[in-house]
Amino acid sequence: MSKHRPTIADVAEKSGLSVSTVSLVLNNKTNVSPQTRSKVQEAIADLKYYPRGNARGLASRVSGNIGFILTEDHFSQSEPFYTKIFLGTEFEARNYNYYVLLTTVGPSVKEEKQIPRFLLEHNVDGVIIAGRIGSSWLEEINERGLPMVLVDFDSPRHNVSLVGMDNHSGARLAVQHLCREGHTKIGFIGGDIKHPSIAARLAGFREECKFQKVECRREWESIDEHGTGVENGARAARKLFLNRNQIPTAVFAANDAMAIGCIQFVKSQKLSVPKDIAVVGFDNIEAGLHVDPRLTTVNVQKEELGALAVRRLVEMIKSETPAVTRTFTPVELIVRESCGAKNGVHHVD
Amino acid sequence: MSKHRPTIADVAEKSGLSVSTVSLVLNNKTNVSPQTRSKVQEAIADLKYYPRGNARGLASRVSGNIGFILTEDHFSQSEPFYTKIFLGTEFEARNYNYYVLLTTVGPSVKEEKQIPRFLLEHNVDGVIIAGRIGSSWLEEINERGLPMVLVDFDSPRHNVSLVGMDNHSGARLAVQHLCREGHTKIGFIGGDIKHPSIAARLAGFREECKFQKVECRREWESIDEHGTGVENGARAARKLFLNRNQIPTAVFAANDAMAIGCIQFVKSQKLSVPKDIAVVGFDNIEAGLHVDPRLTTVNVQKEELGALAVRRLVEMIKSETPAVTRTFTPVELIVRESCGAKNGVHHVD
DNA sequence: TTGAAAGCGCTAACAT
DNA sequence: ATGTTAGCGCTTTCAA
Repeated sequence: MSKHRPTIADVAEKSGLSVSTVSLVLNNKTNVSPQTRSKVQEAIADLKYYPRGNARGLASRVSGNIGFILTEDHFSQSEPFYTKIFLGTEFEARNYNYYVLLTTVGPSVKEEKQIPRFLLEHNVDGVIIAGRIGSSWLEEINERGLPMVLVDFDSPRHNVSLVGMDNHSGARLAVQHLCREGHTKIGFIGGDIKHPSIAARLAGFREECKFQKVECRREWESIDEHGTGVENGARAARKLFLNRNQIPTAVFAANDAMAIGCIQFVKSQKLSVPKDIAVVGFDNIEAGLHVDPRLTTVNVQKEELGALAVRRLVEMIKSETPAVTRTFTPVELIVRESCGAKNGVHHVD
Repeated sequence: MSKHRPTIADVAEKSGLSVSTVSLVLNNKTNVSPQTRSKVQEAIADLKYYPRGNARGLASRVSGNIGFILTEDHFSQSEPFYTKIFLGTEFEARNYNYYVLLTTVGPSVKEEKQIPRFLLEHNVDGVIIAGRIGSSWLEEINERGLPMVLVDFDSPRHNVSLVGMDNHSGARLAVQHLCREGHTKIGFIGGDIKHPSIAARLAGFREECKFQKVECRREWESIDEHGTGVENGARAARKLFLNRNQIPTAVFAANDAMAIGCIQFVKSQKLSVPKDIAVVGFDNIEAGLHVDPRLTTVNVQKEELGALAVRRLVEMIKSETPAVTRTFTPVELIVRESCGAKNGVHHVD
């Protein structure tokens, strides 16, 4: 009669069983006879019953939510890099019946006012943090005893689970390709070396240079910018190409944004990419398709990173003894025109 | 003694008052004496008490959440246009103590399985929908009696609240600028005319052309693409510039993505932008800064759109008799190099 | 394998 | 202006 949405009691009545039995079915517990189970499921379908999350959460003391934290820096960054990671998270979270609450935070924990509401209100069962973040945040979350997974960031002294991409191999692929194209003098634009991913890419760069027996000068490495954006790439390129008597013929930029900045600078000097300077980036962001020439880069599976983070986090939430894990997605080289290949066709040995 | 998080009862005890009084303070109700209020607040601060959202929601029958719905099309689109709107939403929602649950949906309601979980579970107090969406979704939400606000989309036959930008004025500004730069033959690239914003931009385009007494041919309007992306812009440009004995000298593209596609095509024909063809876009997306020449465009306040949507939605949620509102943010012309102005300096009368 | 009943932490009548 | 108390809809002992 009542136009009210059905409750568990309605299901119990309709199926001729008790609320507790219905609850057992809802939560896929064992010790329910098949007949009972199907009777309940039938009643649920008939009534179009959906349990109310709030009631569930109140009784079982879980929230059903996952917190996703991004620094304001990363958030306001124009490239949808972290956004795509978030999207991957949201998508995967559905499979586990979790909601994702996204929020941004400042560089470090200062006042309590700055702390995400979902932490204060105990409204999440675990937290995913994407990108570089102040370690005070890691401590804050640790103190609250919440499971946490970092994405595209590492904080060795915190012994925390993380999901990342294979930066090292990616950098080696990039350098390898440049060498195959005949380059022997390769520069590196890293921007902010404090980001672990950038550092790993530099390491890979150096290693492959050595492996390829290619000259590798410290003065061709620009890693002292305070950021990793387009401007930083342009500025780094200026430093690399001006006031030098010998300059590299190719540049590996540790991300696409800086690679684009580098291309902009090179072109502003009336030099040609890739004829005078070849450029390879990292991340495979959309903008790389819109620069001229289109950017050769290393692809990162952004949505997959987000999905992986959810899987790891849910494992931790379900487990009494959460293990610290380190997961890396593979990367691949995407050859376009900025590095000298014709028609986007990869050089073949 | 207990290491448990404090409840409202703890606050009541500590302050020497009753739980209901504490509740009144928590909810900023009237009829609480100042002394009582401050006593309670003191206890709250002492105990670091935060009400549990689940308990609140269960008792008061509100969820404290806002649903944000995006079609998969818009979601997977590389440009962070709708993402920025979402960010604006999230930011503003904090001021109203709401969480935002983002989800994507297919083009239309088919199976119940496709329906966002937060709708099935009654886990949101209202819904924001961004971008063009199948009307079956509007009906689905209407039937559930949920307040709803559309962003950057209009569905006249549904009489629903919306938040948009001043498309009409924006288009006029763009055309006006091209005319001032001396153009008299202006093309229009609209892509998918079924999107109301595109239609409004076309209307503004035509009106300003008429106002400026500038030739306005239907064959210079490309509005039959099935999308509004870079490819569509490039394809539309091809149609516009090939196989014609008289072609426009300028193009107003209804969004930046298509403008970029247009520029790509023009350059592929060994023609110059802006010398041979001037191009103006709409939306002011980041990519416009990375094309060569940089794109002249009409700025849209994306975050502000999201924030506005929250304000309107919260008004509807709080009100017993929600009014249908239509809100528009202003736009402004941003002059860069793709339309012929030197050094990004606006032509002055 | 199923049921009864006691909370979970809060809001909202209602009473004072 | 403040207190008492009955739920909100579910999970979870504990009993049967």
